Amino acid sequence: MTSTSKSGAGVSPGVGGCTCFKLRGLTRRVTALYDRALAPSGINVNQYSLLAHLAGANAVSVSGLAVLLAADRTTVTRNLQPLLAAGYVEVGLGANARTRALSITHRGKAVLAAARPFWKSAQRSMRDVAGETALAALHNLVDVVSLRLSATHGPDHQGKK
Amino acid sequence: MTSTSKSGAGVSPGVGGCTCFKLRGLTRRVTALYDRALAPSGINVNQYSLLAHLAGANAVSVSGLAVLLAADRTTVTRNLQPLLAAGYVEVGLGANARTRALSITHRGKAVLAAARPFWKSAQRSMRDVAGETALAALHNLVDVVSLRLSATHGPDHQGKK
DNA sequence: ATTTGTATAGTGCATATACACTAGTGTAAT
DNA sequence: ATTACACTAGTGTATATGCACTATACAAAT
Repeated sequence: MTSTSKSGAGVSPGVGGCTCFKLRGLTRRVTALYDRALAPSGINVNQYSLLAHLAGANAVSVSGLAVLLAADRTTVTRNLQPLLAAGYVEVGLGANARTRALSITHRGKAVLAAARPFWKSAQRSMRDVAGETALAALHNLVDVVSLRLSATHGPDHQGKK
Repeated sequence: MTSTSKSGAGVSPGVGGCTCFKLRGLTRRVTALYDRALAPSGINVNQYSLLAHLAGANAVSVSGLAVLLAADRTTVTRNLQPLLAAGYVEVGLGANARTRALSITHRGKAVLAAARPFWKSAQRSMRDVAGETALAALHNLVDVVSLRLSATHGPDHQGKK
């Protein structure tokens, strides 16, 4: 049984060396770190990011926001729902009837401001864990790889060009 | 447009520098790359990882598998469902009545073997995109950071100790 | 004006993720 | 044996993710 197993390090050949598996695991842990730090604010890190981007670019469309977040358009549509329900984001009429203009509300700005210290705390924790140089290296690497990946591949092939 | 935006780098202070946001974005893209490469095999990269780990450590419990995958126990329970339904994994009786022994089936092994070339192709794409040295650096960084994060924090506080 | 194509957004479906809670099961202390 | 505690697994609920498909709305060509 399990003849392919070399026990311990190897598992089946290569599994331990899967970049995607490693990255997904890291992201789960890091997300948990940020979410726990942000818990007192009532929003999670994904919602924090969304609100922060909205605060920096008001009256964007759903597609526009998706580009900013480098996320799938339909994912953004759904991630907006809890924020709309909480009154942190509002939808206005855009230039066209088919475009919706998303804006962060006063309440949204207040929550974002209240959450910022918790987010900064998470950033500090992250820096402490990774070390300043390693963290800078990671950021740089993410930027480069993300850029190269979005050039060839990348989600959301609807609209946008 | 978007009067508050400083366009490009700034957005609102710090958002672009959020390690969690960057990581989540990268992981989305990388997961898409692997999932597309694996598509002909009928399984995605998460299922590939799960099956590969099962193949290397048969007759593990759900909790044990969760530790191997560094994932939440309840997430593993649910991620197993499609694989059980497809007949790639089977649940046997464990040592105790409360423990379940998970094993990969013959069909599971066949699918895993059939998927391996696609996975390797994804690994190659990833290496081409990131570059060999950068990729090695990323792996090393992920290992170190994951280790330090799981020491202090880390999900799944039930059982295990 | 009608047709044709593109842009914008939403829904259905399936999977991924994890916290809080529930429910048996084994084990050790009394 | 009973009680108390720890171990193992599942469910309820909410969010995250993205592909395929649908439904409008604008715009350009005829």
